[in-house]
Amino acid sequence: MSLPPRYDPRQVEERILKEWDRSPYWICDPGSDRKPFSIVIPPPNVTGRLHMGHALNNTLQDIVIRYRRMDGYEACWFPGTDHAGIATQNVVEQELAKEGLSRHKLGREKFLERVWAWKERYGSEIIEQLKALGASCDWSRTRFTLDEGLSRAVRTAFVRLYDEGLIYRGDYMINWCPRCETTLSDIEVEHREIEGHLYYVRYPLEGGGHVTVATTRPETMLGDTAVAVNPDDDRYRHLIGKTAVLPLLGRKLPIVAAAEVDPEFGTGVLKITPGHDPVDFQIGKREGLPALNILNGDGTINSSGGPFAGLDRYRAREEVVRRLEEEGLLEKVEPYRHSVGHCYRCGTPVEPLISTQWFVRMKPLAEPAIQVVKQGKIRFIPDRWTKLYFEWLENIRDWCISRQLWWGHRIPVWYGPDGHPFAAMDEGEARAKARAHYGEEVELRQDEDVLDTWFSSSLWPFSVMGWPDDTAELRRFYPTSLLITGFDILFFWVARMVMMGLKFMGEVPFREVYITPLVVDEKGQKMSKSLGNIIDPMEVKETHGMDALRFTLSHASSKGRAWRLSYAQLDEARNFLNKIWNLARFILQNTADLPAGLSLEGRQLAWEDRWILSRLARTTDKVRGELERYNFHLVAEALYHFTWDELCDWYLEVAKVRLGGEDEEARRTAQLVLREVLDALLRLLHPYLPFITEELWRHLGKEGTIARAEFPRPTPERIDPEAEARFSLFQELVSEVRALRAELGVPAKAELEGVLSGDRDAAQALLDGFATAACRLARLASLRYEDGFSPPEGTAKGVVGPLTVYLPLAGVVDWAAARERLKKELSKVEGELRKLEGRLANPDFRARAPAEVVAKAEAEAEALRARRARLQAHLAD
RNA sequence: GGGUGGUUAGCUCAGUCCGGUAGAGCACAUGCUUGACGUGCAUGGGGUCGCAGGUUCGAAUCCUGCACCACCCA
Repeated sequence: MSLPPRYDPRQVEERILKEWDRSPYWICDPGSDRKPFSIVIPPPNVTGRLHMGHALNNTLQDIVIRYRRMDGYEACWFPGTDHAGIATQNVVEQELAKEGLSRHKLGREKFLERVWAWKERYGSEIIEQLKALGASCDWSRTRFTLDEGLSRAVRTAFVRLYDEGLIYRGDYMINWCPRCETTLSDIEVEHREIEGHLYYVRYPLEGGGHVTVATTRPETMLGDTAVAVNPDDDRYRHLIGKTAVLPLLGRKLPIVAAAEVDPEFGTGVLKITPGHDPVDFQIGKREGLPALNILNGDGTINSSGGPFAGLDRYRAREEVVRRLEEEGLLEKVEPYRHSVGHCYRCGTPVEPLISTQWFVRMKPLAEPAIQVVKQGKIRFIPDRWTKLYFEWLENIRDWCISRQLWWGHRIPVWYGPDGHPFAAMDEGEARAKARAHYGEEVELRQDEDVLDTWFSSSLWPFSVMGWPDDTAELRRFYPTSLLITGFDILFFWVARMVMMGLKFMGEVPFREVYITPLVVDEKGQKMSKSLGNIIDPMEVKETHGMDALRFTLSHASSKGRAWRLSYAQLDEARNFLNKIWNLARFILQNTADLPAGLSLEGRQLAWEDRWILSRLARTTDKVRGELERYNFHLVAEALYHFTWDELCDWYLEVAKVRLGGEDEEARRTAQLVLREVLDALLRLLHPYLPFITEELWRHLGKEGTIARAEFPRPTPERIDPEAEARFSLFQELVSEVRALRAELGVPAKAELEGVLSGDRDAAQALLDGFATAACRLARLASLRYEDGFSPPEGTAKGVVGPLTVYLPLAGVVDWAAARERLKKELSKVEGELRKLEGRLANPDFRARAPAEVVAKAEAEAEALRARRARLQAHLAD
């Protein structure tokens, strides 16, 4: 069984995916007596494809869930997809448009058939991609927000909120997307600064004269029903109560007083369009002004717009301006930068308008959601998101939940002949309620609208577990342990889940919320189709493999808001995988003859064995500790450092001495340590690199899946300061000799005779434990100790801890360089010593710094002085 | 206008919570057919930690102000 010298993730990942797919490894059991640990996936859009945002948060979720599963928890990760009302409907409508069709031509029923067909065809793609990423969800529990069970949860929640008066219907100013032809909630509107114009328009006054109003949206004048001035504005106070005449339409407009008018803006006179501006709506309500709707659903002007009826809103703007100009009523036009609301799904500018919609009363739901976080029942990581969460909930407005779409949960409300609403689980129940209300059987019609997708998402943590039924899953896994998601849906989703969880389950939906940064390109720009800077996870799978992607993404610290991804990082991760592969390859090759049944127990360990086992123990502690704190990047760094810098660069090289040696027992010991370290390392790496570790696990001849093996436990008894001290002196010696050779230009092949002098015990320890290894690694022919060694002419000297190493060189080297090197080191030592001694000379430092800090500084200074003395002596030779 | 995050080596970022000699990877330079790996090995150069004050024996780290970049809210 020999491994190729390069790791090729393509075949490995595919093969292991297939095995996992056939296996029951991820299935969790609510009946087990292991401690529960659960996560619900942020359900991706069913029509979506895997992007880097998904890759990031699902990698992190998978790392946590694999760690917990290996560490003895009943770890359940609940997967599923979201029907994503607007997004999905848009996609299918675009398909229809290509065929010259529209949803209206098709009709509701046929259209929904089309969307379901689309969902059946493409809905599993995102799930397959999540699997390809390695996500170890319990796929047997995959749910979709429009499944019958989840739909029942939605209706149950709606009816209960309605019955409690927390859902109501009414006429309010809402946001309308003329392209999607639906309402949007306030947070679905993105405000963007755009370069617009400020139009100054003269409104004639009855009885002569005029006032000039300034507006960015002149077409809305078609809906004006008043003109307002600030009551404290001396310029215009006298006009209050008079009447202006609306240009073009001739409508009479009362001039009213309103404190909302900013005298500084424009001319200080405001046109009032209660039907299409939230502030005007308020003023209009107070003043009893009519609110005119001038728009059709598609953004064209309706019959209220007189001669402009039928024109698109922007066409109408041009026309209105042109006509005003003709009539001499357009005073001037200035460039003006202002913020305009856009639809978060399609980017079309939205229109505020008044419409009859369903709303959720948020204040009573928000209050408990604030309290649980204040009480520490939910913790945000990083902590700073807590503040934003509070700010939003404290200033929350009612949530418009009805959407004029067809794809979604139909609002479970039926109306009687007089329009009386009956909220019910189904038509039968509505009929019964209606009968009780009217005292007779009446004709009912169901509300045409569907619910905001986020309404069903807000129930996800418990609907996915079978609510409203009382299920084993709910009892076992609710509240979930952790939620991992991006900050962009903190309000859309996270806050609403908290509110609904508390409302319906009486308990928070999760204990901890880990907020990920946004993945951006290497220049720091958002990845977008139009910029062409998208890195597609599925392409990375082909070029670098999913393990490499996962490892790279695990470095995305959650501290910032944006995290840059580049191919250079992916290359680094790929190289690391290759390193692991070759590490295993080496160990497998060199332990192939190891008889089964041998154990490390009772064997005489070499110092390097004790050292690597000590480093492994420390790495294990570090990994466990940082995983608990969700410092994913520190875990990755610790594993990388241990694998590459300690295990490969040092232990392996030293172990080669015994592997190639004559001593059978020593060889067996080295083999056993190598096996043991590799075994533990693979398990430590597995949550990050599931594919390569699974593959190597098989090559190690292990039974079953590594995903169900035990995560390495702390082994404090293996932490061995003495072995670490000895090994570190050995490393210093090897590094010093290598540096001397490199800098003095010693030919690589030249084998030198090394001599140590100085501290006898230290030298003895080095020679006893590491003589052969030191020769091998530093390319020495021999290494011996000689007290008071008097070096012949042309000997290089290096300082190693309490020792000096001499390398007699027969005239082959550049002595000027040798002196330069010693001088440079001396000046470095002197610089450090100067700083330390300066500090120690300061009486305040001695008086006020902690005793151990002073002691440490003194010890360091002493060591530096000794080092300086030897460097000076060598320079003087 | 309010808020948040960032500013550390040429590049990408750790380190800042909890003050005590500035780190990694990449890139760069030099040398290496080292029996796992050139996706590798060894060695080396490279930073007044955005600016200005303050606190402290001591500040990349704590405090205040400012600048620039990014994002969020109104």
